[in-house]
Amino acid sequence: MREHTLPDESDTANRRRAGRPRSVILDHELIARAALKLLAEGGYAAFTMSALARSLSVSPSALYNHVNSKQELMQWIQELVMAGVDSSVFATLPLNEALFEWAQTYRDVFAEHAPLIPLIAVLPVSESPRTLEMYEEVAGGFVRAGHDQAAIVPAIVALESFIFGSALDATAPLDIFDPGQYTGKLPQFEGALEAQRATGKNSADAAFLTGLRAIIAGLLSTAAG
Amino acid sequence: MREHTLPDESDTANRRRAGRPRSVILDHELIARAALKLLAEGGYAAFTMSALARSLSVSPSALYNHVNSKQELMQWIQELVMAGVDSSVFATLPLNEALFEWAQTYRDVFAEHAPLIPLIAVLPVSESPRTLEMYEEVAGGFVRAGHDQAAIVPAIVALESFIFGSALDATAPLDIFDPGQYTGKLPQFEGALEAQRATGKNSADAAFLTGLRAIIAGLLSTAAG
DNA sequence: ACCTGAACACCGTTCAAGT
DNA sequence: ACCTGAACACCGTTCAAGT
Repeated sequence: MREHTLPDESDTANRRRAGRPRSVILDHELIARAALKLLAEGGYAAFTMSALARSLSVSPSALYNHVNSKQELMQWIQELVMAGVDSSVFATLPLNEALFEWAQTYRDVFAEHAPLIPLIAVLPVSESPRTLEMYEEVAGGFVRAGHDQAAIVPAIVALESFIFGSALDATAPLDIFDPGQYTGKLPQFEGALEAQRATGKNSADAAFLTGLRAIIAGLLSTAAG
Repeated sequence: MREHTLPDESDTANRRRAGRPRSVILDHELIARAALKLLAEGGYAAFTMSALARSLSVSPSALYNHVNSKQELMQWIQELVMAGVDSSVFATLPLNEALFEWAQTYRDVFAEHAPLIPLIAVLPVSESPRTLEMYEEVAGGFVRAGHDQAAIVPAIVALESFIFGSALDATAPLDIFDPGQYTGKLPQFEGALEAQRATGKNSADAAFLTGLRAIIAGLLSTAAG
């Protein structure tokens, strides 16, 4: 997919550099990117060490010269993915707007890499400097807005929970709510479903925006000052 | 664990029933319960068909006489787990209180079975009558409260996203936010972390309750009437 | 330093053979 | 009808052997 055919190109390129025959073919970044590509294209099921090795034109065991385990690879990917989340907005926008922008990039990034959610949501943050930096910026935003100090971490966690949950939901099949054989037996729910469909809006997106506005408003009104 | 040693007991019991030597040893419910127990005790990694077979004193291949695939088994489990969610409150309490109670049982049930979240969050609902019933009751609550018809499904999805995300978060290691080697470099975040710790409250629970109040308040204030 | 290929202990699932 | 045991095509990971 896309315009690059990484494995072959880099292989050749590396071999061509005369005088540096052993220059790096595989590195940290290259491996993580290839893994991410695999994940994006085929989901978690497609992300095997064998498939990764194949996509890099190398044997599976060769990968273990560069990474200690699949789990460690996951952490590299976390780092890579978190780079896509824009938390710079906290320096320039008022808290409520900054939260709104930040949450959207955060959710979009993870909706693209849904298989990572259950893993990253539970991954310790200590090995991911980018994630920590993000927390620092978000926390700074709350502090400057005069938010109650003890309520900041719960607020961030609540937002993140909503974001991860929404990213998960964004990958659900579109017909996830189809009542199937039970059609006609759920008047209230089916009515609501129909009304929502009539708006023509994507259900997952509508839910995310509605919920995001609600939770931000709620958090800032109850615990500010 | 618990008081039952299911496999042996049912085995013996079944053999004893004279005249019905082939009466069911394994059934739907028994298998699903054993699987759920495995999941609760050892997480998703412990949930293998072999381990399940062992816990039922049966060979792995025997399971396939009762279930077509591990995926189908997951759907049985979904059904079993959803039974733990109490949505009867919508018939008796005002919407905001009902949502509050419902969301808590929902989150607690899934926090106990976290490995199911990524799977169930994305599982079509059409094969799970209990899940559909739940939606019917929740939707009914919104309707009776005079909520805008087209906003009901997004509201439910937003709440569910928050609930799933929070359940996922509830299973994260307690020290997930430990900055590790970066300690001292994140003043705002570490300050907030310290203030939260000083409250003595469980961070995940505090976040869930704060967020839940916020999102319910937000949803009911913006889109009611 | 980095690769290969064989090997190990697993997976989920199928299927012939038994009762 | 329901079970067993062998088998298949996979996993992630290790390790001796090569260059």
